[in-house]
Amino acid sequence: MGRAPCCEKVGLKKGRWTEEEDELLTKYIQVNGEGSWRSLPKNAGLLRCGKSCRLRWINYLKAGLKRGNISSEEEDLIVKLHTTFGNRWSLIASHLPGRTDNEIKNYWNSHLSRKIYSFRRATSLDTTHIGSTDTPNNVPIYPKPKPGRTSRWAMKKNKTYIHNNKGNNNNNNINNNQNNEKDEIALRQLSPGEKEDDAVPTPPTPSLESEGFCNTVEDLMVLDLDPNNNNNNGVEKEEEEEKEKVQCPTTTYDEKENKDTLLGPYDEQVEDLTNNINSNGGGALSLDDMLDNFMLEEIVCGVHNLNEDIEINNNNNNNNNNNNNNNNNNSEEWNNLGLDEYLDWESVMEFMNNNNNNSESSEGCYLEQKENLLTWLWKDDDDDWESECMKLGEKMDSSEKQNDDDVVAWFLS
DNA sequence: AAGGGCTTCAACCGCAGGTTG
DNA sequence: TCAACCTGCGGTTGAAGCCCT
Repeated sequence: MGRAPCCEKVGLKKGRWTEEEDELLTKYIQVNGEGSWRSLPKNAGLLRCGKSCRLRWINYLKAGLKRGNISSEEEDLIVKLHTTFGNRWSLIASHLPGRTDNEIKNYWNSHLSRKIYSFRRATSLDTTHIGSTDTPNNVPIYPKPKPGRTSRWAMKKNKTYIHNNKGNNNNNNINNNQNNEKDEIALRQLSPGEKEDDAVPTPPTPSLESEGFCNTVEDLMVLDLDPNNNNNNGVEKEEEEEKEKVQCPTTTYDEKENKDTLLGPYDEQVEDLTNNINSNGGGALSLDDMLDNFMLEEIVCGVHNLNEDIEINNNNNNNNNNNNNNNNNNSEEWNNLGLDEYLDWESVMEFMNNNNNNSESSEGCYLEQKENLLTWLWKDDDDDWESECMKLGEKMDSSEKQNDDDVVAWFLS
């Protein structure tokens, strides 16, 4: 026995709502309240499906809706929430007062997914330059995103994506992709004559379990949420701990120097590192930059992860160090690139340890610094994303904070 | 000025989970 | 326990309007 249709569709009006219809619906709900959507059209004198009435009310007529002009702050939040929740638009919308799931979904499809799409393409174009001596001259300058939204084709169901392993043998990625063939994303470079749009469609939101996300989480999730941990005992203690941490630098524009300079506390190692970066005309990226350009890419797609990068950098580390001294004339090229394309954070720490000629460049110190850096990455420079996540993770009672595994489980849940 | 292509976003559709009798 | 109903959600469509040639 089939399901009964939600409403008798014969004779019902479809398409855009008129002002009269809006008025009828609004008045009816003001008097009778929301709910009983099936019977509402008949009672309100509307020739509409109940679902249509509900949608019109929720997405358009309901009081308190903002509509349009999504701010950059809201955009940031959407991106972050989408990274965590995927296409759960209603959940995302619930954290953006006045915004509807439909609006956010449309905004994502028309604006944000395109942004990610363009960077995915950019990062998949060429990575062979990493660490090579001729890097700045040969690397592509990322094209501006083509105006317009995701193609209809890209949104259709049952698409088959071709996964490109970018020519490396990262076992984690291989394993993660084995069971997700249908969801795999085209990442390979185009063959001659191949249409770009045919080869690299905007993918659907990847599941967190697929596409290497777990690996990325493993690398990124360094939040210490253990209530028994001393790190969480009081602000003073926390501040003291913070002082001891290696703070990843952020940047500001220095008009005097006519370049980006670093902000925030950092120790000598980071200073050495950043001097080195700045001497090449570059600068550390703010979190927004990283989110906008690369971090999000890594998280969502698992295009490549730190494990891959360290392999690359193991091969090119010496070249990199030499380049830093020799490529002072390439500032423009460096500025045109996302720094991560050349400098993954794992190699940053490795670099720092290599330049720290004392016994502390042990693996333990290295891991600690890596964690501190990643902890910083987790925190937004504009708002407290960590506490935001705590708010969002409403289910995180203390019993769930026993160890990192629980945190990851919560994050993936 | 015209028209064809493209983008936006309101609205529709089907499905799934929850509720009710 | 189960079928029917209700509601909400995410994917998708298509009309309207903008932009480019």
